[in-house]
Amino acid sequence: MTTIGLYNTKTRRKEDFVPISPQDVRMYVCGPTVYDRAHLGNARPVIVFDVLYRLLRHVYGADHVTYVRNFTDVDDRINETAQKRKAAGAEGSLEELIADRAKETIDWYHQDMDALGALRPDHAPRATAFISQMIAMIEDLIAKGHAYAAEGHALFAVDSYKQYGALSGRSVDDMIAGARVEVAPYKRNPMDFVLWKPSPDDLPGWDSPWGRGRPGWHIECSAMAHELLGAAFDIHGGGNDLTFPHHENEIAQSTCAGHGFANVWLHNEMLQVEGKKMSKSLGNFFTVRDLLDQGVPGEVIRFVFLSTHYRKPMDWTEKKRQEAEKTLRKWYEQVAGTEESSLSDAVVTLVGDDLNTHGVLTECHRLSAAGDLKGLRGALGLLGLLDHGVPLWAKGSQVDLSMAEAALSAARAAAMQTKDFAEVDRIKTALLALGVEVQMSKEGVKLTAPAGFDPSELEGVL
RNA sequence: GGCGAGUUGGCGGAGUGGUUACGCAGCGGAUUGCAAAUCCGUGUACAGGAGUUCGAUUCUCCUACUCGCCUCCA
Repeated sequence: MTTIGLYNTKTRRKEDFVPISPQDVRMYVCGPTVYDRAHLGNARPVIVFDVLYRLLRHVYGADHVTYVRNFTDVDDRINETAQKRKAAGAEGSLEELIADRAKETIDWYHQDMDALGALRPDHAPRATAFISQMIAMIEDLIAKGHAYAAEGHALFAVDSYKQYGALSGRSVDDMIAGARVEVAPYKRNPMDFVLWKPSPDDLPGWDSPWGRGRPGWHIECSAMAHELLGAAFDIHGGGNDLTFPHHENEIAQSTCAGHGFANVWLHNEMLQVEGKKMSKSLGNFFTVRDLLDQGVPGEVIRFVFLSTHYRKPMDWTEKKRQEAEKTLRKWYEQVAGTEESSLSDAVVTLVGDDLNTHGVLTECHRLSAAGDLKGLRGALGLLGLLDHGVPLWAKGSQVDLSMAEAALSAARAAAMQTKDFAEVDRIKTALLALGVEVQMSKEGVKLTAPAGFDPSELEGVL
């Protein structure tokens, strides 16, 4: 059996992965807050953990792996959108409008992540469906002395858990010294965090022992992981911005509730765009859908992501996008002629080495150059780049270029006689300027349009 | 201020205690009307300093710089 090595944030070491039960490998990944379209950064953990999911399924068998990724649908930004819609005259109660917004966003998320070739998790629970489990867990924490009620809130007492800060390598004292914590009068310790908070009448709320309110952010993952994966499971993942406080708090809650919780913690590094953090203020903020709508294929996005190791910052650049498309087109053209596939141990070993996806891409280059198309198919398959066969955009041109090909072909034939290539060069130059690849050989003229090419641009050329 | 990650050739980006990837770009050649595509050839880089070692880009320490988190942003 392949040995899988994973870098565990908890121990800050790469460790051999040993599942609690090889028959029942379990992974929980923190999913999105569904308030709007997923931005490009949201896609990184999806792709990273999708590769891990595929690897686990390969090694332990598809029926022996359970992958849970939640939807956070309790959030002020969702409420905000619903309130705006109601103010604008939308029909339905606020609750309905909130539910509509969450559903709309979840559907978008699924569409966008499907386009990136990510498999759907086995469970995609919504926080609102697990409120009672959260309340039960909070009650249990209070009963055990790890939490307390105060002014309609329920708060976790960090002083009751001496390991608090172990995951992120901080101490409570250091954090308080940082002086950036919200100080609320009802908190026993400034670092205590909210398990439950009161809801005003115009916001969604559920009845609880502490009054009408809604859960804090962290408790949902603890409750859902426990409900769907059990008290102890194998892997918990997410972006590294979640290490603190989200995951730290999850560990505190779950551990104090008596759960073993997760053995291995995996965190992906952040995404950058052209060397800078993606942010609305810098004007480099865009969604996955934006890219797809611009004609960037999901496979290309996926390829770019896989070319950088998940624990390093990944820079999304236009140059990488272009190179990825070119390379993928070449590989897809190569494997289009065969249905046979074989997955080599070398490829599995690379993915199993803390998800060395870049190493697999290097191996793909080698397989491609060696003409090992079976092996290339197998490797692309494990990376999730071949789930639906060769994508349409890579099968020659998506757009009809036969007119242009015929025109260029005729001009070339004439030029062969007259030795005057001026017209041929004019057409060729114009096509190249549009991004169309031009290949002329004894066999004839072949044109390849880039992904997202608009054929109306040809009008000026012919 | 605290915590964490990182610094590899023109660019991207792996990896390794000694034999020094890979891709792109570049350069030379084959091929081509010219190109493209393809094929062949071509590049001893590992932030700085100290230490461990027969030997370090790879291990340890220090310094510099970059980045992230400490603000329910993956």
